[in-house]
Amino acid sequence: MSGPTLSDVADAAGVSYATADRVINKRGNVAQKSIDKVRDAVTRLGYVRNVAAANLSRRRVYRLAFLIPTGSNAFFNRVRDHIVQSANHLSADSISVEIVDVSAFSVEALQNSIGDLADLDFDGVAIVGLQSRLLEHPLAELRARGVAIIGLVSDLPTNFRSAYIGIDNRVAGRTAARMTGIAHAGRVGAIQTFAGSMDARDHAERLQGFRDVITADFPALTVLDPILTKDDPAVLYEAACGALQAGSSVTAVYNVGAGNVGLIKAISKTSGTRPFCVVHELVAHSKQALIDNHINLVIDQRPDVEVNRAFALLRALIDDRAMPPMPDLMPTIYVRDNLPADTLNTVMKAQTT
Amino acid sequence: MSGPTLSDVADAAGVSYATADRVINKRGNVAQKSIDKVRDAVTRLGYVRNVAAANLSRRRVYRLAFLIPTGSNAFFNRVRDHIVQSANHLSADSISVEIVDVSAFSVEALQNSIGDLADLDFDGVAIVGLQSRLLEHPLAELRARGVAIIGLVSDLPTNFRSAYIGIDNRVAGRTAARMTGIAHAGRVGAIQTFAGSMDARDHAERLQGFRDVITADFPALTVLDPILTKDDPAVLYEAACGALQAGSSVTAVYNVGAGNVGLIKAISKTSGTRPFCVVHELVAHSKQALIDNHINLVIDQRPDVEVNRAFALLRALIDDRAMPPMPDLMPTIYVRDNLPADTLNTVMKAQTT
DNA sequence: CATTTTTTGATATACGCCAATCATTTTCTA
DNA sequence: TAGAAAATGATTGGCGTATATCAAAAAATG
Repeated sequence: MSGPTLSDVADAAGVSYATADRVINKRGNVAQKSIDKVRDAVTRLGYVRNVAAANLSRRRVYRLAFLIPTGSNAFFNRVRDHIVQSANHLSADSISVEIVDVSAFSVEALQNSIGDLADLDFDGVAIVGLQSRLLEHPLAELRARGVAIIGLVSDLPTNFRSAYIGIDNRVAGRTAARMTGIAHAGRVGAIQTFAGSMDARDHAERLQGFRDVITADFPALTVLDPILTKDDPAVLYEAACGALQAGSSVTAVYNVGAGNVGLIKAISKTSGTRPFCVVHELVAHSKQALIDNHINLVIDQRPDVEVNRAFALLRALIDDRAMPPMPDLMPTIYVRDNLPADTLNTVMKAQTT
Repeated sequence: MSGPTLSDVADAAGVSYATADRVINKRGNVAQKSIDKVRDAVTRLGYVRNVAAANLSRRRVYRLAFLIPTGSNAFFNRVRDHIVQSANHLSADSISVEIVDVSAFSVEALQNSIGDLADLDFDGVAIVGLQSRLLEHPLAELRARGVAIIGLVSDLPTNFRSAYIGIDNRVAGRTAARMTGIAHAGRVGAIQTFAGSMDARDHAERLQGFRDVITADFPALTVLDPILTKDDPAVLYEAACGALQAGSSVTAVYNVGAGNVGLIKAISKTSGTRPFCVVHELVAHSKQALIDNHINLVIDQRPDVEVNRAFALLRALIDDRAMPPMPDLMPTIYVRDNLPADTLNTVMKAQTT
């Protein structure tokens, strides 16, 4: 069952174990002729290195780092949560994980953090990125040191990372639009949108996808221009109160950003029938709002799935192997009936807001 | 970084390596006093056995089996697909997987298949189960041989398996109801339901959950009694044509079972506005129907996630370890906008229908 | 051809654990 | 208390790989 060993390969190639080893581990000082013989034997026998034995032997520990924005953002607390939980079990696979806090939305901070990583001898890093050319230099340096780099949730400059793990935010916006359209059942309506900032790529993309679907498939609906909130619950609260005051023609609300605590507060104070309401990211308060019927839908990007994929992908990159099959990453729709029992609030307590 | 070894434990416990080994591997002939000392040292040092080294040493190969119903059911083809795909990568972890075909919905067939497993020396099996006391005997025998047993998708008699991996079908039904209710936007309506058989527990549970939510939260809607189709597309086609004929008061359709090809065909022939339509399981044809706007929603149970969990759980059970953190298993809502790009039809070609 | 350089072979140790053996000590029983 | 039984210790070889060393062989160089 367990395949051929390197000794088998050496025998088949007609060379010594030492030479086979020199080829496999690229130690140099091998004649091209020998290299070919070994390579040939490898493919002939279908040799695959026993990673477990290899790691055991070299006492390898995969050192991974996750660069996550700090702050009161409940979503990233969820991400942290999953990283920490996974880390416990991953230590059994000789994988060590460190979470590096980065000041949110600050290019300089991120730039510095990435620069600091270079000296720390990590094998792989997952970074919640930003789109800025300033990041290119430190990323290039990291990569030059042989560190595997992936973008997480929010992408990095494309040419300076090996992969991106996160949802397609246009798809997320389209999904929100589809549901909002369905909820109007052909009736006329106006949808008030909210966003943190149009500079945030994910916010802009969600809005774009949302608009596309409404325009194409629900002509009876109007998408009102987004009110910008900087993801601040207080700002969102004020804005929402304004938009939802008595006599408003708003039939639906869609917030592509964070700060939903403010929105929920505003909605819960609305008298009469409230508008159809869609927000992003399932966290303690949005979950509760679903249960309380203050909002209708949560579009979630499943940080648990993302983190799982990140670990698998980093390992695959580091060992130069193929990625194992993993669940796809799709925007997930939650209503009050399909909520996970989850402990979404373990880290929540530590948050500042 | 890599934790204490068994030698460390032995030293800390003040016993020899041999004795520590006797305790850890339950070889017997150890005094209670020594057992306690070793156990104590283990917790004190936080010793965890290096599974990689252990498996390397004993040349262990985990032998797993999946018992999957045969037939033209596209959903189970999807399940097979994921098992096969995963198996390729799992062989690197010295895990071998076999899929055992079982005649669908036949208690005797399943009973026999389980019985046959006993002699085959598997370490763990995942079984798409049925609810029948006839299965208890062969299951008990399997378990007596130390085989880890879990129910997959459809549960086994509760006391004869270690765990069940599958969605809560009441939740799935509730979710379908919520979306159907939302789509009516307060209007009066009648929902025609379809089911394969009310003996199938998953069908009954979905229907129950559906009814519960409609009754509680959408009093303007009526749930019509299910038409039973045996999951046969032809039967479903006829029934759907009848229910949807011109002048029908049906505003929505919900099929808790399979055979959706027939339903979709019937709907695509309907003139005028078609009813709101919800079905289960994302497979090639239901995906296409979403894209073509013949149906509105697919509630999916994510066989990829289920299979992943099954592997992780079986390993955990076999090694008597804790389950690593994995994505939760929730009924997932698909609309035409959040479809996976997936190759859902690799196995599809091999199917008979 | 002699000499240097490159390439190869043979071999040893280690990683953490499993499985087994055999001698020795401790504990139990008659 | 002698003898039997049970428990313990000490030790060995092996799993498949990594890494290092040293001697020997082959190839390249002048």
